[in-house]
Amino acid sequence: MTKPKLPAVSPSETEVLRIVWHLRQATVQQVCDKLPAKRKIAYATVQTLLRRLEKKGYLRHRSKGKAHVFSAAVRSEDVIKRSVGDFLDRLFGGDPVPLMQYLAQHGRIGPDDIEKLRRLVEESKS
Amino acid sequence: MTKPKLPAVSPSETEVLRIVWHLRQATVQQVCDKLPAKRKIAYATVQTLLRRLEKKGYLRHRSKGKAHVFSAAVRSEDVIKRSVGDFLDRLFGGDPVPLMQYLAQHGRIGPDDIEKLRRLVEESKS
DNA sequence: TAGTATATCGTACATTTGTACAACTTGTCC
DNA sequence: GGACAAGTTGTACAAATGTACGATATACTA
Repeated sequence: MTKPKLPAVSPSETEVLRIVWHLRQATVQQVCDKLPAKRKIAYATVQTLLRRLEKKGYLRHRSKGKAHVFSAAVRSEDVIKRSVGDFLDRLFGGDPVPLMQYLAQHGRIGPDDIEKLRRLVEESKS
Repeated sequence: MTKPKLPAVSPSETEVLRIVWHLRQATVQQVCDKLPAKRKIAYATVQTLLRRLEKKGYLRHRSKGKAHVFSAAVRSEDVIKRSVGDFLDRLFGGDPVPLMQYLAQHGRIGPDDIEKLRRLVEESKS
């Protein structure tokens, strides 16, 4: 089992990739519509990012009418795993605790969220 | 009060920046030594990254003997805030909860850590 | 003080990334 | 079937990024 080792996903690519995951499948247009209003980015640019993601192996597409409908070609968990891992390494030397602490303090995290986390930790401690 | 709006820190730059924070101050050599063994990267490259970080305004240096000793020029919290914020936006649409859940399940997080987080949330709920 | 080890500085350069236009294609509507 | 709108494709290109060499400066040592 040789791991495929896909090329890295760039920040902007990650952005559109997430939207495709979210919509489960999407055309260029739909991705554009879902982009946060603040993030002004041309149709053609989104198109390029989707094209690159497909070339890199993260997306596939089928044609519907004259448009392409993109959908995931790999499990999002795998991409998230890599991304979070890299991020953690670079900014926190790989230790997840400081990041969680940061999020607990600055993210909009409530006691109920913590409770949920507690349960998750319990379970994964099998 | 116009915020300075420093230029972005690239991934590799973040890596060495973190090491400088960690050592509080460091020469190129010391940063090289602290780099994870896996991360094979030439002295000259580290040097360039430190130089760029200084040019960008994140580091300053003083000379000690013939070497430069680099140290932080801005609060690390500010850099972390931006980095985490951007990362969260791109990969999770800005919602910290999924990231925390991911970390709780895949990070080496224990019940004691959760307890600490619970307390942090309590406090910041002032 | 001349040699040596160690630094920095200037510079370079291939890739990747972000961004996008112009041209061509393909459904669709009258 | 011809025009129009919406898409895709090919291509481009500046800036950022990762990586590093060669030349020069500087401190120490014999």
